[in-house]
Amino acid sequence: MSTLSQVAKHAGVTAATVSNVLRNRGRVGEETRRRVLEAVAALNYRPHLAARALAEGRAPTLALMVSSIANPFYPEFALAVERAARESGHFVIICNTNEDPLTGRAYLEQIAGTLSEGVLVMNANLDFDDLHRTQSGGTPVVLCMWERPADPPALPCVAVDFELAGRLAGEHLIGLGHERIGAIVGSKPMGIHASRYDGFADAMRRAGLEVAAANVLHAPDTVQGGYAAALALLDRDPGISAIFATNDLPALGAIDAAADIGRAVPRDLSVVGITDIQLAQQWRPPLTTVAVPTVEAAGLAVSLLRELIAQPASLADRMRVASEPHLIVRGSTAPVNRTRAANAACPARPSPI
Amino acid sequence: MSTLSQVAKHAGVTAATVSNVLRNRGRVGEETRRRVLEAVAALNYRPHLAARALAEGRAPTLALMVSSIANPFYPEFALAVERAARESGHFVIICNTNEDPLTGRAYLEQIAGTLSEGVLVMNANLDFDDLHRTQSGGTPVVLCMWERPADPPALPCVAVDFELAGRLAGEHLIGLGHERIGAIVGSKPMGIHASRYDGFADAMRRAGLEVAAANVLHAPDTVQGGYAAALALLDRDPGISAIFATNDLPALGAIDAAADIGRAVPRDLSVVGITDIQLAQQWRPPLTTVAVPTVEAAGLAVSLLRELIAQPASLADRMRVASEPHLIVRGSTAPVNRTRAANAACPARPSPI
DNA sequence: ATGAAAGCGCTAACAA
DNA sequence: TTGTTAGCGCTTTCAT
Repeated sequence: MSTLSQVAKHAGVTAATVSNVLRNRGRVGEETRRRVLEAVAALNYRPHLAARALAEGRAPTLALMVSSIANPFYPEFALAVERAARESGHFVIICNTNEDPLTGRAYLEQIAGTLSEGVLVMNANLDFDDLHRTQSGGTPVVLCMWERPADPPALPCVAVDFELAGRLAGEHLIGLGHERIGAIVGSKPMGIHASRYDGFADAMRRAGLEVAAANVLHAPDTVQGGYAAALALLDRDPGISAIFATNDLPALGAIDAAADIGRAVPRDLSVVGITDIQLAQQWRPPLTTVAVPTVEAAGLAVSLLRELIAQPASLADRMRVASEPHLIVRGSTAPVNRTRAANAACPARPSPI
Repeated sequence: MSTLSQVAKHAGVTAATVSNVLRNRGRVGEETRRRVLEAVAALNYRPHLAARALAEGRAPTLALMVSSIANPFYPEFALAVERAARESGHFVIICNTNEDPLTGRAYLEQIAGTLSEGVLVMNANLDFDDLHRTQSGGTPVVLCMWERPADPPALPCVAVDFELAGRLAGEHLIGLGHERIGAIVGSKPMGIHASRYDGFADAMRRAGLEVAAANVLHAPDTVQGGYAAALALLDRDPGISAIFATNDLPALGAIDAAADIGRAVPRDLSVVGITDIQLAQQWRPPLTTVAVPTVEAAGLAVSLLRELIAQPASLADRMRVASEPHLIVRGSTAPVNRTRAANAACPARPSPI
């Protein structure tokens, strides 16, 4: 690895000049520029990023805090983040917290401000105090997927209307004639799935329907978690004709669970999720779900972070709202099968139809 | 962010002493140490990673080059890499090449040696010359999953016996009585799936069976790719009773394709893949596959890289061989269904049983 | 046991 | 247009 001054010597100029031609700063003579470029090529020179970062007082990377990159949702997001980050010349460091706030804190303390210029937080279950501390330490932080646009957090964020997502899911099911519906709610420690359920419950209420407390279960955000929860739900109340899950992975598990106990999806049970991860369309049957603008959110998060880096004082307009979630109907939902439902149990209330 | 010298001033000592205290280098008086630690806490001091890197002449990160983190296989690997990297105090920068050698080169040129101390290459379709160049530039490179242990590459690597994997898959199918078998081979530009097919073909040959050239198709490493290939395979030769895919994703697609044209898996068609990604066990039916030691390979790759970083001159022993792949029988394979096969077409040769 | 000083590779005033 | 000079925050001899 050759250095700036080696290049300078080779070109018969000074380091500052080389720096200038490389970054198109200051005015440089045509002939000089040529010689410098020649030297750069000859010595195969590459700027030392750490040195540059130190001199500029900035850092060349962004940190992406995520609970676990192995969860199928995050890679899609991470890919979009990386793409956006490159445009501003940043690299991205992937920080798996495994849902452990202490791991998250360790990451923040180590890299914030010294290696990473900004921090993107994607459902990593971090301590809010830790995040505030890094922010007041001068390293901007943005929450990548805040679930309640109407209720902005104390940190900059990209918001997605997940309550609407829940409502759309509920309305879809209701429109199909379903009345007795079970719910599988993510059990994230931060309770971030509450608004998704609220939207769903609200749709139910407006339709004059209610969800029995016994018919809402919490489950981890995995296929297995949804599988177990669906089994439990269907066991407690076989009269359920549909299941709403606050996330795709558990919804996928619910589909499998239904199949395993002989309830065909969507004929004997409808299932709907939220997010629209890639897997959703590959499942059998493909999952009806409410799509969330993942890639857009990633882009917004990065650009917001860039702004905050550029002018840390900009306290206003700290929230970007991504476009609205929308329903994608696939093969996991169908009109309620009254015969099947009647066989299993009596309806909870008279049919509104 | 406070600096070393601020801490030093606060503690009434010099920066060098603080540095010594923090890194347990040199002898430091008990009382002094106490005061320094106190100052560190009071000022909430964190070492500046870029500055340290510059002073030490090393870099705090490892680069993980991957074709696309959105491919479900890589996240599992990336998670393991990050875990291992943290143990040596490294952060990992995720570099998606999108199979484009130019993107890969750009990454290498930018971060190798200046921001990353080493490079891990995971099926990123990089130019070998580029890799050699970064290696001779002083930044160690290791290939994370070399497919032919018997034929070491010119770069340090972790090898997994994928030929064996292919053979195991083939033997499993043959043991089940399958004789006419289709193959879906990954179409990676680097041809890395050739050895997988070789192992399979070898097993066939030993059993006195042959694979018609028309029955081997290339396909991209996706569910969709496998779906299309399986459809084509089954259309060309309906007499096929099993499909071997060199990767899990296409195998999964093949299962779906079979189902869609009314061939039940495994009753009317057996399907086997290679890798054992998490999805394999979640599919319906769950995929029989040859498991490859992903996490182990990640650990080996990182530790090899660490060694090379520590002593770049160690030219010997540049290959680590991970443990052998092993068959995992799940629900996608079953004994050949002669009735079904006979209906579809005549067997290619007399049954050896 | 602690301090002084140089330097990692680069950028950024300011001079010339 | 180009060179000089500091200095980013840290580590590391070498003195003391």
